[in-house]
Amino acid sequence: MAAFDINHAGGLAPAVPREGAGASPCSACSIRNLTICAPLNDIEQTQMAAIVTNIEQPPGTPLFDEGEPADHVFNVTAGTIKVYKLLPDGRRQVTGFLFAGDFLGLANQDTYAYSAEAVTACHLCRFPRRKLEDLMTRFPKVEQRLLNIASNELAVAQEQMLLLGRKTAREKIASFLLLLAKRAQQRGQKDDSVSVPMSRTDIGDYLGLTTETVSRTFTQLKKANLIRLLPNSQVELSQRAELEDIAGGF
Amino acid sequence: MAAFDINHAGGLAPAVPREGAGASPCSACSIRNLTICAPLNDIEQTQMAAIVTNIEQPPGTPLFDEGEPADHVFNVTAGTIKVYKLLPDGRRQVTGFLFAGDFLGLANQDTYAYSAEAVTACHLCRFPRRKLEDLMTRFPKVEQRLLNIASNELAVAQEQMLLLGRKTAREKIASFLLLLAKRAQQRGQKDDSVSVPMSRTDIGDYLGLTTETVSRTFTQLKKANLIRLLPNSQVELSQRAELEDIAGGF
DNA sequence: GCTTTGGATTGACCCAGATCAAGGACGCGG
DNA sequence: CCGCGTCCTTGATCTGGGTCAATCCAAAGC
Repeated sequence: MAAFDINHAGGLAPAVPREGAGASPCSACSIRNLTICAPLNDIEQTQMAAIVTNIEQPPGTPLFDEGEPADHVFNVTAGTIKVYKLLPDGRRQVTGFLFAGDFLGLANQDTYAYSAEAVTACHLCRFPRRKLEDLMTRFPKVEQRLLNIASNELAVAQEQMLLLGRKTAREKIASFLLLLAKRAQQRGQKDDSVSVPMSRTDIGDYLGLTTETVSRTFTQLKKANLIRLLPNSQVELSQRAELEDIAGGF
Repeated sequence: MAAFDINHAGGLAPAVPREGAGASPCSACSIRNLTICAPLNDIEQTQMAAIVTNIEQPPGTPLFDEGEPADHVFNVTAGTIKVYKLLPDGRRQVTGFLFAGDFLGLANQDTYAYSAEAVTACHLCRFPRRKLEDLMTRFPKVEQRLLNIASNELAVAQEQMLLLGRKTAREKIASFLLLLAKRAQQRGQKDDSVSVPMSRTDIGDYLGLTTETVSRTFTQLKKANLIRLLPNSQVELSQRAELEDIAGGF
């Protein structure tokens, strides 16, 4: 098996051929309906394909850093990306994990407001920002789609603020696992067990906890028979309903 | 003086006449350049005005609740609004405070994802969502503007996650005061002192703290001569530079 | 004026989660 | 198969901010 196992996240076939800016791999894109390309017909799709570059991102490598000129936007086609912000002393807040279909790079200023890094090996479609903007004026559908994506992300962000500001460690972990499960389901993966490809540290930085607390809380949920830790970073949600209650703050 | 002192927030004249759906108070709108109307010319503005209703919102009254059908969107023209989410047991996260010029009500689902309530007496422009959507297809500029607003809010939300997940109480309060100052400045208000019209409880619910901690931290900053608490909910930021350092996590 | 009332402040104490410190368990390269 | 590095887990202890409980204070009403 290749060095980059993009199937790490649990059995989804590569959505896009791995090479270059070529003709139109987009026509074969299995997750098109999740991306910004969703509203385009085949002809329009071709124009979109003309400005896109397919890139590969090995695990642990940065995609861009906060403050860099925001020259590109991206669509994840496979793998897991984390985006985060840092304080000067190194404290870190992971503001999101992105999966196949997710869009990133939206910046209203001319620099990125956060850093992005591959968690697992990733494939992405890269669009030059300027060119995508041109294309958006020609296809308002795309702009509309982007507005939809943005307002969806806004709702997600607000949910995350509720989590960060008001939930306990136990509630945070339960919410996190259910979120992963929901996202995996959206991508059409089986939902008897969830892939958790990111480290305890990343999870802690996402939930406003330390690694130790994340680990302890996993153990605690395991002992309560609410989850099972399986090999290959898989977690089985044995008592989904009960987890939902915990996550919801009941 | 009238029962609703919309100048509570510090000396800004009412931006919009207080009555009904009338002809076009918009032409006199002093904060147009802050709103979604910014990109429109006078003729387009008139069409916008045709679908808008000016509403008044007394302090403490709800504008809408999470889960309600999202039939309207709003532009604040005067006063302070808070938006928040609740957990079943009553824990609350204020996800934002909105001021003159701010837009609210974006919902990608057909229901509001959060509740909104007036903190001070407020004036707002209310748009029927459906009609605004129609108008957006005719004026892509408005949709573009909305996308800008949304991506801006997204950046703000990420900053807030960093605050909630990783900052100390002291850093949170400093960040909060500076945010209020910055927002007031954007609206063209003097910045020697900031108006803090919301209660300690609201501030706590915004920053993921309790009232007591908010109060204690204010006292602490006061004793360190970084701020002064003035009458009428005004706070003077005596040592802005030092506050910036604290807020930034240095 | 005096009283009421709903924040705001302050104090005493407590606890969830952080910090500090070992181990343990893989997975990987040699 | 062994050794090494990285991540994960677990334990012991500490602490920032929460909780509980009085006041305090200022605006509003009588």
